[in-house]
Amino acid sequence: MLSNSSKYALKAVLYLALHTDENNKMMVKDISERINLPKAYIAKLLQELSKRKIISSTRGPKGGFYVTPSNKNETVMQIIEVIDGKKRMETCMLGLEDCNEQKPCPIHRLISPSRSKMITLLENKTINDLAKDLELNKTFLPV
Amino acid sequence: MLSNSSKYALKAVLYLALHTDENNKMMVKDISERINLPKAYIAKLLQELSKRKIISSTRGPKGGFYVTPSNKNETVMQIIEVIDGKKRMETCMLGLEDCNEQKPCPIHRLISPSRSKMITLLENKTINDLAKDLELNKTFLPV
DNA sequence: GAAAAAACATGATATTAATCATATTAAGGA
DNA sequence: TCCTTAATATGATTAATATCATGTTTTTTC
Ligand code: FES
Ligand code: FES
Repeated sequence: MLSNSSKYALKAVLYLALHTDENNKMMVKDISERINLPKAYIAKLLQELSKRKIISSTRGPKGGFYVTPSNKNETVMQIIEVIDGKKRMETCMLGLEDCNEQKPCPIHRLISPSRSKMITLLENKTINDLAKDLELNKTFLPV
Repeated sequence: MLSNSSKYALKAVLYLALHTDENNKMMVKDISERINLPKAYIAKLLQELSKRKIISSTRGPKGGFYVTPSNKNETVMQIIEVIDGKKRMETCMLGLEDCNEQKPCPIHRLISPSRSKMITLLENKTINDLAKDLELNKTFLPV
């Protein structure tokens, strides 16, 4: 469903949302240790997210990655799109060039409603929403 | 969502459902031409499906692949499972070892209902169901 | 029963995604 | 200003999928 990269990115961003802000930045080395994912890989992903303004970063001593309140308003789907590309979730399940009601493949009508629902939910869910659930121990971040 | 292999397999099986039976078998060469997918690749997939009794086949002259009425009762999910493996659809979207309500990841509760719905639909939809829609031109097989 | 036709089994190659490595640039402190 | 630190840019390697190729076995037909 999601690529490995998107999963990692999401985990990292959520971790940052819980443990960083403008005054408490975190180096990629520490992040990768805490969420138990390869450092170099995570580094590349965070750099991309930072370039696209999904998260924030500063270089040099006392630098690192962090998320601002504004960053927390980014949605889950934004992250997926940055990492996996726009149409990861919306392509035809059977490989049709374009997936729509006009010329539906045999399983389009079957799965389209639930898939659309899922997409909408991901588009409307912010990092902040998820972070709050984590803080309340309603959900758990995979380690 | 689905692997390329599953997509190909589904297309091939649906094509067979529409154009073959015990008395009208079809060689992999022809199938691959009609659905416009690589011959050797399709061959491997069909052989696997045949071994698992999702479709039928006989060797030698006048042989080929075909689907019986019984084969048509197989579900879409059966095909996905044979090709992509049991848990392709059910794994945690964030990579948690096991995906369940007991220890949900941050997006589990968000997407789980729609995903479950989708899985149920795929588990209950038979090849026959999809073939009928195709025959009535209600849906279209990607070429 | 021999020859041809087809699936079957198995392994090789190519492409893509995942992972790692390193030289470069910007920020901060002495 | 210079040194250190940490992100950035870029590219190399590895692993996983997708794709291709070929020899073997079964079935039909003559
Ligand atoms: S056309 Fe195939 S899923 Fe929409
Ligand atoms: S625990 Fe992550 S999707 Fe179910």
